[in-house]
Amino acid sequence: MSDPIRTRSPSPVRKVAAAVKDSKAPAITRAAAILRLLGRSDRPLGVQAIAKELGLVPSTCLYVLRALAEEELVSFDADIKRYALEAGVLTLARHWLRRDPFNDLAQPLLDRLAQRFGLTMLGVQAVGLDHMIVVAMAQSGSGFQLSTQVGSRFPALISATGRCIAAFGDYPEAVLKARFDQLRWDDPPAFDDWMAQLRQTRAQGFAVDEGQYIAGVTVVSAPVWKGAGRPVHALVAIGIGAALGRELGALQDALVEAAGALSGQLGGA
Amino acid sequence: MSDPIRTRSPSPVRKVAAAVKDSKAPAITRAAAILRLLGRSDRPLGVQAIAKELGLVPSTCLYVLRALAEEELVSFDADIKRYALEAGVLTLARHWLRRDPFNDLAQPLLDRLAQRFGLTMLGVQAVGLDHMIVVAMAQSGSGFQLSTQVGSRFPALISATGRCIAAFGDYPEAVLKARFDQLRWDDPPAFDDWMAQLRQTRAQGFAVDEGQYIAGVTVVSAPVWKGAGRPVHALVAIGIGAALGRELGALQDALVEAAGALSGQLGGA
DNA sequence: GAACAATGTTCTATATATTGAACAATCCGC
DNA sequence: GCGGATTGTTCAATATATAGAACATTGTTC
Repeated sequence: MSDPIRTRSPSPVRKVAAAVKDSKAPAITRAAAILRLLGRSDRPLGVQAIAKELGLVPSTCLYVLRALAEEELVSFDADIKRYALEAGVLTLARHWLRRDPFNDLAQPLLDRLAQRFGLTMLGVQAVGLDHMIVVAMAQSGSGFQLSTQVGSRFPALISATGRCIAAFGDYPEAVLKARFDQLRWDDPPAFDDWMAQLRQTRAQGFAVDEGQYIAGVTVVSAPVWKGAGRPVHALVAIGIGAALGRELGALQDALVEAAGALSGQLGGA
Repeated sequence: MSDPIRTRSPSPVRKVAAAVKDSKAPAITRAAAILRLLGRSDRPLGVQAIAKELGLVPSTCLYVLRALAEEELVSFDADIKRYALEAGVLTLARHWLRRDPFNDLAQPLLDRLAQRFGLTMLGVQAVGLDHMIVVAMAQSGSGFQLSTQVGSRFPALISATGRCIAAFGDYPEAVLKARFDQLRWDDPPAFDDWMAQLRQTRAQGFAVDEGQYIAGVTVVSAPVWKGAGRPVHALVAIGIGAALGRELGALQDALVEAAGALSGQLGGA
């Protein structure tokens, strides 16, 4: 639960009720909520505990759990009557990873850059305007490291990568503003300043966040195109600002070059 | 789709109908089938294609897909009206990995052994008597490698690891026989011989498969206990039989020692 | 570019998943 | 080890998710 780099804290989960309300397949909404709850929990949970936490009817909750167990997405310890995530979710993840060439192609580039600059590198994918997800990671292995894990989620518009997503996504300003207002930064930029930074990002082809998202941490991000339209991926470098110092320029160049090469391989712009 | 080490071929998917029939939450069964189908496919699929393949009603299929998309488990390309797996499955997988200390603790051991013997090492978890799933992997990085991927599934009783699961699981012989008969080996052992091998496995604390599952490939497997009862995990070494040669003895010792150490850390027997 | 075929989507009646209460099995403090 | 409380499970009535047909949209052929 505690990434050294923080993810968004999961909001109170009674929103499940709302989501269930007007879905044509509410069982799936419930199932997803249960899977996420079990993922969040560090111990297996009983039916009542799950039902209470999510505001579900216990019997319904039981039926959903049984169906999930049948599908090997949830494990059931009959002795103790507790449910937990099952390894089946790993199998889905593996298939997802293989389906997108970005994941395979980005890895060697990330490794090389992490090595050369001695910092943490990420491959990131945007999921609409809601989130971005870390899909690949490389670390230099020497010295202190900022770390995240593959699968971690962040708000889509945060930090340097958020600027890339916003800058190259061609979204209406009102839409951006709505999301922007929900972001939490250590040192939040004003919206107008941020909009100016988007213009700059468009001009220079990459974005930098120097301590705004997390104090003392510098993030550089360059978009990767897979086809026409908005970019869905980005290569990201994360380092201690002070330690980066005069290497920042070289890092930016290397990152942009890598992102460009990757875009080429993926058939992007 | 093509692991160098083969996984079980997905059986014709009209069995979904049967599974849906007597479930109290059929939407979930359908959803899981859809996720797996999308995972198997290397291109995004349309509603009709999915419905036809799984024997679902198109409209129902659409509702399920929308619900899954809402949960960010499935992506929807509005331009082309095609669905695919979404990165959300990665997030679930990450949570699963963090929940089980085996995954973190096994990695360094696997790395060390892979390095020392120059072969591929796996950490494996059994899911009942149906499957085992690869949850960790290490490769030496030098020379030819047999490779699988984290998340790959195998029949629970196959090869050396299957012998461990059977030997230490204390299952009725009839149950074992039923599963055993469904296995596919390159050089299938007779059931009686296999039962004898289980006794030997129990006696020596590890199992070996020399070319029976896959011709020319030697697999060594040692069980890892997390608590009392049957072991759920195993450490596995995979190498070309001919190349292994006289090192086999040393490998067995090292593997058993590592598995024992790991069991100790996990509070197992 | 019109006609056709195929695919995606909405709509409504009905089979059924969900609910909430009743029942059974555990757990827990004394 | 006993009673009370909590948790897990079954069951029958009904709110509703689903099936199948109708409608809309998209792609394809001539």
